[in-house]
Amino acid sequence: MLIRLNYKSGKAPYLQIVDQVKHAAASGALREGEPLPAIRPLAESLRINRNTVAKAYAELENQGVVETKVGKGCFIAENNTPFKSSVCQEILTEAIDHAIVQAHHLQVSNKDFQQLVTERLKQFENTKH
Amino acid sequence: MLIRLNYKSGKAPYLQIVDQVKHAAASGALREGEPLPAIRPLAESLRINRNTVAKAYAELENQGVVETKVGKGCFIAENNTPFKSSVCQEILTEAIDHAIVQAHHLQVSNKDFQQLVTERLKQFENTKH
Amino acid sequence: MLIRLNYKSGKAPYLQIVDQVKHAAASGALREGEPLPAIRPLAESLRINRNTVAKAYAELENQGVVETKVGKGCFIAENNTPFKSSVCQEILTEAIDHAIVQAHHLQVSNKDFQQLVTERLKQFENTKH
Amino acid sequence: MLIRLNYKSGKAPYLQIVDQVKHAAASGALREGEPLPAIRPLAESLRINRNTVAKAYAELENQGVVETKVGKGCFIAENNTPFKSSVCQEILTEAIDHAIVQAHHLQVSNKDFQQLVTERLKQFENTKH
DNA sequence: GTGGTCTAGACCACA
DNA sequence: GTGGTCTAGACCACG
Repeated sequence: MLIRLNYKSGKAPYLQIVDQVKHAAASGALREGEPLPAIRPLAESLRINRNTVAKAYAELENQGVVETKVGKGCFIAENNTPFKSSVCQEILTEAIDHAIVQAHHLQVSNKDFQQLVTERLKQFENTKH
Repeated sequence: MLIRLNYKSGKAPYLQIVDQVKHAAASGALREGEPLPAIRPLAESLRINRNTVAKAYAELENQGVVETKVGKGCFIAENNTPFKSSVCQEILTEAIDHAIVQAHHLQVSNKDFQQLVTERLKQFENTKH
Repeated sequence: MLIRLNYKSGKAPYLQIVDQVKHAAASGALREGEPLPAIRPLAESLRINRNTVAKAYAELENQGVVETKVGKGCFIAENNTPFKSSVCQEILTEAIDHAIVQAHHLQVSNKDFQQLVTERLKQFENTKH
Repeated sequence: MLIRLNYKSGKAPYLQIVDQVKHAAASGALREGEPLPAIRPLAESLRINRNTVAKAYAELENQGVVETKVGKGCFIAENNTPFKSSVCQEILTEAIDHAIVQAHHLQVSNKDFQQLVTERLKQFENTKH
């Protein structure tokens, strides 16, 4: 699983990790029993302290998203229930609203905004293949 | 000037305010000498403490975006130079891309995504007035 | 009555005024019925806002040290009771302790400290005449 | 290093800490590289919030008196230049003069004043050990 | 009414 | 354990 940090976002790094794993698990991108990256290499590649990764994993275990098997690693929990679609929609709405607020403050019209969305979707389609 | 907080984003409220004002000033939506909302009423409407807004305004003054006159209020700085339009687009693209990535992770189709965007834009229009 | 502000002390100006008047009244330097400086000229000479002086006088009235006669000015209260000697000593002790702490941090020995005290007392005697 | 607060002085506690450390460093009482008390235990012993001490240390770092290493502690800065002895004496004289002025206001005789000084010095010796 | 400051509590990253 | 940051409440100076 690929995890990335946005260092300028101001969001706590451990929360960024939690959210990314949770969303990936909830969407089915990560299946039950699939392993998470080991703490030490992940911390190294993200250039943060191992404690910070450990805290993220602990939080995920608390939330029942993953299971830690000592000496083996961290795995997506067996009874991991994907989000209800309502929750999915809420997460997505949050991201869209943020983009809309940005557009508003940058004085981009609704029409231009929607066109930009269409453009980016196409762009994504192309890079996917 | 319209300022909105995303209470669930995990991003510090004062940083959200800083970004929104900065972008609005940079895009030309706020002109030189234009006043920002007073600290108290804004804090009340966002349901946060006065100091959180004050910190945002202090940071904006530090960055030279804003000039504050004690007893009078906060105003867009004289020498405030708008972003180049390319920078504006970059910022906006980043926000849109983040939403698109979320949609993909949650396995939402492009069509559903665009419909949700349209919905949120409408929602926004309604609450603005 | 002479009032002076220490602008670098970090102590709130209105509190400095309160303390000076209170101490002068308590020591008998100001007698019952004696007038305080008018707000406007005092504020001007101290280069602070009139509200700040007004606040000090209001606090003094609250504490029963002065009486305000509207249109006439502020006067040392009739039943103004000088501090008990224990309170006087407490005030003085505070000032002495502060000097001692300074001496300690500046690595001045007790002996040198006491000599400096004697010196300053003499200096004061001379300027008084 | 010994730090004391005067809780009744009306001077901001964090400024009292700043002054004391600065003077101790300036007089040579604290040498380069010497550690300051850790934030938490000092706050506890002074019975104030951690942040108040933290603010004092941050201010000291700003002024170049101190260098702070996260996770390690706070240390007297390398380039810390002691005050000239004339400046030390000036600071101390100011504190003594203030005490003398108080004594005069409260109509305490020079003799009683000097006795009180001796008393307080003794008191200080006792609590230091 | 305006903005500024100080203290405090909770949380974060790091060793 | 260390220091750093963000939010909040109370108080201050000023118009």
